[in-house]
Amino acid sequence: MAFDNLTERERLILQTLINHYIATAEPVGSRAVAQKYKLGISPATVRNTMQDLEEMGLISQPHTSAGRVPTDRGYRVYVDNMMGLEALTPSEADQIRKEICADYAAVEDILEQTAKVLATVSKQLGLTIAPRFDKGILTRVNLIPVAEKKILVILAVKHGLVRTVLLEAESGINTEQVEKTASILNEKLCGLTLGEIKDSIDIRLKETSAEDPRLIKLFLDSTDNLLNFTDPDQMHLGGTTNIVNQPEFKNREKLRSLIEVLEEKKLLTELISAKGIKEGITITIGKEIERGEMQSCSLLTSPYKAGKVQGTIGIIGPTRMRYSKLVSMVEYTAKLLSDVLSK
Amino acid sequence: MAFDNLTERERLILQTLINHYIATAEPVGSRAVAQKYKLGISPATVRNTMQDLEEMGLISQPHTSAGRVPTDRGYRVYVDNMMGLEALTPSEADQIRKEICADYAAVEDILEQTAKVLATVSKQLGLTIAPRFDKGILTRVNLIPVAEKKILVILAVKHGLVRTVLLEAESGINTEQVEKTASILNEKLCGLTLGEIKDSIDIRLKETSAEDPRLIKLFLDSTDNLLNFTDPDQMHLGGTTNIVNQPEFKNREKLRSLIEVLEEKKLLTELISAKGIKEGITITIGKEIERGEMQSCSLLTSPYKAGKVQGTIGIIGPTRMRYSKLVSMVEYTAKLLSDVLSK
DNA sequence: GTAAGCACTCTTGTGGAAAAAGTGCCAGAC
DNA sequence: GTCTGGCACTTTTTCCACAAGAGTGCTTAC
Repeated sequence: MAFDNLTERERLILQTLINHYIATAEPVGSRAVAQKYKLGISPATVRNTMQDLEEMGLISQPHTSAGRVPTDRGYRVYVDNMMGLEALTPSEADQIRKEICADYAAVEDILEQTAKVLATVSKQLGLTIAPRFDKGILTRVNLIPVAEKKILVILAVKHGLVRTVLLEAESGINTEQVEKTASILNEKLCGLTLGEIKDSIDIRLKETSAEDPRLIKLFLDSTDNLLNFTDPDQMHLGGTTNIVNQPEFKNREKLRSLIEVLEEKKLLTELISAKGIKEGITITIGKEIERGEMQSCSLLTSPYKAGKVQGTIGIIGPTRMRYSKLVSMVEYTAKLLSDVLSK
Repeated sequence: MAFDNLTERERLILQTLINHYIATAEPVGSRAVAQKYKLGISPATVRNTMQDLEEMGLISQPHTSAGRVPTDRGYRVYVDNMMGLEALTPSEADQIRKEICADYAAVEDILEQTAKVLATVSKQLGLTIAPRFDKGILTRVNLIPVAEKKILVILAVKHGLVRTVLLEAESGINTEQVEKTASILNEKLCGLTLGEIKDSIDIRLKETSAEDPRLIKLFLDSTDNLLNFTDPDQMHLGGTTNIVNQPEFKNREKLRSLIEVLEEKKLLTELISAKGIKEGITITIGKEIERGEMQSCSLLTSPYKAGKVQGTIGIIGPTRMRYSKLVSMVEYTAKLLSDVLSK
């Protein structure tokens, strides 16, 4: 459904209305729009246009004698066609830069910090997801026996990303076997991306299973676990408190169910990763998010790079968010983060 | 301040009042107490006694014509002297057992699951903190170069607990040096507890620093990081949603500030670990928690064991919580968890 | 096409009376 | 002495009615 056939006036009024609503969180009446809209148009005229916009499903009234509120579709049109980018203030940019470019050893910590600063500056919920390992090239596998029956598997991926998983063997482990197994795994799997490995590991390891059936089998059985790309603790959230006070969540049940989604990081990661990673900012508005609990939220995400591997950062907030500013913010942050992680 | 000098009647009335308040969340009047208190005492008599209890600071009135509400001190006396334990129902016990005894490979996952099930069954906020590594005996150190300048340090602790930390070296790493360093570290540090190591690492490694100054130095510099026992992602929370609907948090700001504390897992971990680990259940009520944000909350914790090492589990909820039941619940869960982790 | 006027609708705010809840205390019963 | 019934008093809650406010839709005139 294309809305590029809006008249100039309709565009202007929709735009003004949305800006006003974003600022005040209250239904916007014709008078308010007419005043903001400098060219001296009377409220009555605005009303006529607003009726048209309502028929198109871009705005709606909470009740007969209230002003208008943008619908999800209204926001969509606004975001796609009539939203200017708003630059960050120097102080905002500074704040972000300072937090992200501090020197941390671990990627984890940087991401944690990024989520926090995104939240602080946007006054919404900030979110970061660790790089998707599936595009990462495996440089080395290490198997470390750490206890009688426990082996730590270390997958080192190009550009210094590391994933560790603890496996439990059924019976005691022989050091020699472990070393042998490790060298087989290295030989067969290094240089491939983790995604490739996941898809073809059965085939690649089939003929070798004679060497040490048990360990290879353990490894195979744990594939899902090892190469699980939506691990819940790969996601960081910051600023949950920011949404508690938002007027859209004065409805208790709405708040509760949103917090529920946030706690289920696994679901959330899947939700966001599901649509694959596109270049640039992705904005998902209200019902476009396929989860009832997040009906009144928007999601603003961008990929970032850590070497060849990509992750996602973003912002969650009510549909009534300051898209024009937040887009700049997420863009800027993603770029900085890519620089830091790819250095 | 001892309150064992309460008369039998005062005890009974305080007890009845608290039980009633826990169930209803509303101030309790003399009539309600008199009715519950079977031995046919009139409301007027109850009123007299309630006045005494109020003078002692055990109960209070929100306003002149309301019933009474227990104060923090009231809860304290109740918990210490007059609370019977309430056994879990078979179905509750089942539910807990089923979740905890499922076979997971990693301690992490078990703890995550435990926090969730505690939350579900208690209808409060469930919380688990990973074992305190400081009492754990180091069995082996591994250093794994995973990239040009990155080394993964693996500390294996008795009973299969593992901690991994990624260190960033200033310059390229020579494999031989790494191996040498690792063997020095193993020789000097294995068999000690991490706590001992943290306290004395400077001395223990001083004379060896000739071997490979840079790597040993890196290791020393990162001690805080490596042996940091209150790592935020060592804590798991479950059931945040359970508190959103609690009547005590209908005050927006209270809810917000509590959620803020929950998000700062590091602070929370410190808060709970601060008082050291005592045997058995610890109950901390309202203002006894030294954080303003948690004024109207109680904390119910118990240690658990993973081999020789101890961690903490617990429940966070409003001071108006069902202590008698929750104590049983946390006790039971801690015992199960200890069994599973020490197997 | 635009604007002014006006009747209409729905929500919000206000004030006050009545109801409800519960207390404190006194005076009398056991 | 201890307990209880009675009663006046206080404070909150509830309800209702009514006015004020906000904003619309429509009609009519330019």
